[in-house]
Amino acid sequence: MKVATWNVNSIRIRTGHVIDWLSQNRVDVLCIQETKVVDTEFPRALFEELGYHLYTSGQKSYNGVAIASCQPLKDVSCSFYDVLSNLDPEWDEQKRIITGSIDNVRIVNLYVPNGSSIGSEKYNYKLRWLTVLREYLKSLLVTSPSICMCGDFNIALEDRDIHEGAIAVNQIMASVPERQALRDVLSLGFSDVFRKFTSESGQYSWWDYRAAAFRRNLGWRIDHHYLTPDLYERAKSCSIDVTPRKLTQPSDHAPVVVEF
Amino acid sequence: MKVATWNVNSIRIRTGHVIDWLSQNRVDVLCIQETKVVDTEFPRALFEELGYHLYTSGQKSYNGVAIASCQPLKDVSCSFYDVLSNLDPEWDEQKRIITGSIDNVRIVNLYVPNGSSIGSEKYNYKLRWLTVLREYLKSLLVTSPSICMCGDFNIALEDRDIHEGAIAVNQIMASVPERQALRDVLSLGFSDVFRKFTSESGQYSWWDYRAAAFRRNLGWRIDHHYLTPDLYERAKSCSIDVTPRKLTQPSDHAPVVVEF
DNA sequence: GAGCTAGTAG
DNA sequence: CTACTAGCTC
Repeated sequence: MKVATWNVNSIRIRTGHVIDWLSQNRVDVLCIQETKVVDTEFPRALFEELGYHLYTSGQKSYNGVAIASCQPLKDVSCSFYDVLSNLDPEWDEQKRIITGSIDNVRIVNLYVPNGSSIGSEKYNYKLRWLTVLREYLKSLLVTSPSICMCGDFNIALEDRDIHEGAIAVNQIMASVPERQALRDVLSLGFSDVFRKFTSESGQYSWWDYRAAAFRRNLGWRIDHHYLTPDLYERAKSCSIDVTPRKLTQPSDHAPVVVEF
Repeated sequence: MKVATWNVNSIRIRTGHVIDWLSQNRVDVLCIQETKVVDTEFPRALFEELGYHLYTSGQKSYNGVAIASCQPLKDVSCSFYDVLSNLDPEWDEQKRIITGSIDNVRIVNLYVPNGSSIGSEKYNYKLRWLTVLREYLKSLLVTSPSICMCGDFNIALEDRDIHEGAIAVNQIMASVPERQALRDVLSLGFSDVFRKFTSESGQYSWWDYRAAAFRRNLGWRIDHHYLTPDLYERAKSCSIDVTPRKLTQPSDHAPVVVEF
């Protein structure tokens, strides 16, 4: 099974790129982030014409996630509250999670908050959001032991996930508390499958639009697949497809594909 | 001599269209309206590479006029006040006029206020602006008897200048006071040279972006060349070039070319 | 409908 | 730099 993750930075602007990519790369599941549209505005028909079932959880302007899947998904949910009934439902206001099952694998598609800048209100929200995610996954694992959690984590776990120029600068997406919050999540039993196959630096999934960052490969690897041990063992490959980032009007992120 | 007028609705957006059109239609003079940029932002170099001298009078966001001319212009002015020294200089704040001489012809390039809606403050401004223009031309004629006044007048002088559906509706660009104010200007000795060659309706220079107005030819002829009698007599043709309006991301106006 | 400003977000 | 909002203009 091939599962891809791609922050498209507006599905409205990127419909063409995404449909073209899906036609050329017929993955079983595509997890999309930053759709930036309410569900009624999502260009469903084009995905369905390609034979994909589509599940969306969007809002106006910001965030928004979706899953396109060749097979229909079971038990689709867009809510932390569905699993954590004691949770303040405010945690579901921002549309950052969508999940569903295919065979015995639970796909969890995430758009982790960016956090703006270290110490800001948004930064604290990001850290608290990650603790909510941890509780959520802890409960989920009880009934769903095989999980493929992927998406835009807005965190580079290690220095090798960042281009040289940004290492050692204590900045957003690389601060110690963010990395620790993500490691606390992963300690439930998840592993970064990209690192099963590639140990060197230099491969990234996001490049700032500014300063010609892509041309100079000044990127970050912040889009990940975290797998439970069974899936991690089965995994055959995990790679970043840089080609769509080279098109005109690209997303700032590239798709990442895992096969297990 | 060929003199064209074209409201480009943002020179930034339309640079490609305008440069392409000028390459194919090497008019002696191109009068441009609604450039919407300050002079330092105007893409001068591209015009100069085509061999044109460029004269601009722009402001941020709104209005803005320019002249591109194969020969250098003499006595360029962007100001009513230059001729009407008793005028309140506030009339020069909106960049709506640029003028210069070539041979013995004075080119006056105008962007007449739109007027928003009948009876509004902007409407009254439009009517008063036309009385200022009349005084301006009266003085100008003393030293410059040969004038080619062109631009976006935002007025359809006669019913045959408007598509069927809008005739008889007392609306902006066709109201009696606007037409009268323009006729008062023309009474100084100007004639609409387009009507020397074409008496029928059905040819327009502006189509609203909305409601597929261009496809249905629901247009208005509001971009004009008004000539003094000597030039009017010499005039050999006057035609509207609809082709640029068919391109993608077009201006809502088409260029109009007179030859005299 | 398609320009523009400003501000926000990333 | 490239998305988004809202309000403005034409």
